[in-house]
Amino acid sequence: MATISKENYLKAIYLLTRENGNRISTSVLANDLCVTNAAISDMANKLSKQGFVEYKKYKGIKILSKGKKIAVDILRKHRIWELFLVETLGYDWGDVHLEAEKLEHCTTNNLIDRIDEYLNFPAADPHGAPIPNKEGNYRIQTDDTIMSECEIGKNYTVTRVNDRNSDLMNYLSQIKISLNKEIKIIDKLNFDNSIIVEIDGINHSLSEILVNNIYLKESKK
Amino acid sequence: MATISKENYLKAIYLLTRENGNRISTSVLANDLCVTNAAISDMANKLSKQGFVEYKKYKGIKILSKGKKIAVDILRKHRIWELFLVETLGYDWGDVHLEAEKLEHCTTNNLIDRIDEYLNFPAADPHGAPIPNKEGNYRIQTDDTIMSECEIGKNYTVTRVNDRNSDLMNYLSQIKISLNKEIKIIDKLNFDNSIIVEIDGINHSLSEILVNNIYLKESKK
DNA sequence: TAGTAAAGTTAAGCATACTTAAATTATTTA
DNA sequence: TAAATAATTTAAGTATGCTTAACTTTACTA
Ligand SMILES: [Mn+2]
Ligand SMILES: [Mn+2]
Ligand SMILES: [Mn+2]
Ligand SMILES: [Mn+2]
Repeated sequence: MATISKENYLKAIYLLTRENGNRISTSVLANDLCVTNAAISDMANKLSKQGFVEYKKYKGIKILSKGKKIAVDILRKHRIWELFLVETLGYDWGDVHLEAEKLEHCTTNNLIDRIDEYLNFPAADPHGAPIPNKEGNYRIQTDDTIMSECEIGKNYTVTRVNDRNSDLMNYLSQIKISLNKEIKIIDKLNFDNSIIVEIDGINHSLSEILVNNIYLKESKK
Repeated sequence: MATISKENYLKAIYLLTRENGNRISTSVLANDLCVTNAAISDMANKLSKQGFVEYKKYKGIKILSKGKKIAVDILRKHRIWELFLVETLGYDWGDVHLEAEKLEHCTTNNLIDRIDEYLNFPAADPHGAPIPNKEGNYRIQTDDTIMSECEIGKNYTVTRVNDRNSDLMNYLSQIKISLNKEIKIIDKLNFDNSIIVEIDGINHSLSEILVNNIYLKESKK
C-alpha cells in the first residue's frame, strides 16, 4: 500500500522526471520535498522494494509504471480538487494548491470521479495543468514555452503557471495575468534575466522568478 | 497539535460521553475505535498531558473543553461533508460515512465554512445528526427516542439513524425508511426484541439491531 | 592522477501509534 | 473477607518517516 508519504514521493518523482529527464537524483528530490538526503535514500529503498521505482545506489531514481500509476492518480485528484475549489466554491487560484495537497490523499476514486463528472470532465486545472482522465490519460496536449525562452516582439497567450507560490499568483492576478491572457514580449534584460511585457496596453517588468513560472504559447493572430 | 489519531480519539470520547455519561472507560473506547486497551491507556496519557482530557488511572477519561472544541470541529466537518456528498454529488446516504471519516481530517476551517455556505448553512446531516455551526453550537435541538423504547399503537416520525452501518442503511432505503418518514409501532416482541412497524401501509418486522439504530419522535397529527 | 569538494548512503536515534504479554488494580461472588 | 475474575495499565517490541552525524562514493580541479 502507498502511504501519504509514498504518494507524495511518487508524485514528486513523476513531475521532476518530466522536467529533469529520466533519472532523478537524491538531492533534487530532497530539495523538492523539503527533507534530508538521508530520508530520500531511506524511502528510495522502500519504494524500490515495492516495485514503484528503480533505484541504484548513487545513480538516482527512475519511476516505474507501477509508481507512475499512483503518481498520475494523485495528480488527477489534486487538479480536480483545485478546479472544484475555484469553480464551485469561489476560491482564488492562488489559494487552492495547499488545500489540494491535503485532499488528494483522502479521496477515493469514486469520489473524484463524481466531482470530475460534476465539473463536466474538465481538461485543465485553474493553473492550466492538464487533468488526467479516469484511465490516466491526459485530455489535452500541453505545448507551451517557458516565458524566459520566449522571443522579443512576439505575441503570446498564457497557457500555464506554476501553482506552488501563492504570493506569486496573487501578484499575477494583480497585474491582470490570468490563463488565456494575451501578452507581448517587449524586451528581455540580460543583466537580471527580467522581461518587460505588455499587458492590456501597460508595460510591466517581470522578475527572473516570475518568468520562470509562467508558460506561454505564440498567438495565432 | 492534534494528529488524525488524536482527532479520532477526541471525537469518539465526545460522542460516547453523550451516550454513556460523564467518564468513558478504557474498554468502551477501545471497542469503539477497534484498538487494544493498551493503545487507549497510552493515548489517554498523551491527551491528558496536552489538556484535552482528564484521565485518572482506572477511573476512565473525561473530555475537557479544549478537547471538546476539537471534537465538535471534526464532527462539523464530518457532517457537512456527508451532506455535501448526498446533496451535491448524489451519493446514497449509506455510502457517505467512510468518505467523511477521511475527509474530516484534511479539511481546513476555511474550506468547510465555504461548503457550509454553499449548502446554505444546513441544520442536519443526511442521517438526521445536527451540524454544529462555525462557533460550535448546534443549529437544532435533537429531541428523539430510540425506536426500541417507543410505544405500541403510536405514530412516529423518523428523526435520525446511526450512520456507521452501510448495509443497515441500504436496507432501510429498501423498506422505504428515510428521514421524516411516518411510521406506526404495531407490536413489540419481547422474545427477540424485534418490533413490527407499519410503513406506507405495509407491515415490517425490524430486528433488535435495527430498532437500536433508529430514532423517532412522536407525530403531532 | 592525486587531492579535495560535493553528493549520496549508512548508522543511530526520535516521535507516533500501534501490538502482545505480563503485571497490577478493581470488582464480584462465595 | 478472601479468592477468583474482570478490567486496566505497564513493559517491551514493531513499523513509518523523519532527523543529525559519520562515512563512502563520485566528480571536479590543479
Ligand atoms: Mn497544485
Ligand atoms: Mn494546479
Ligand atoms: Mn458519519
Ligand atoms: Mn451522519
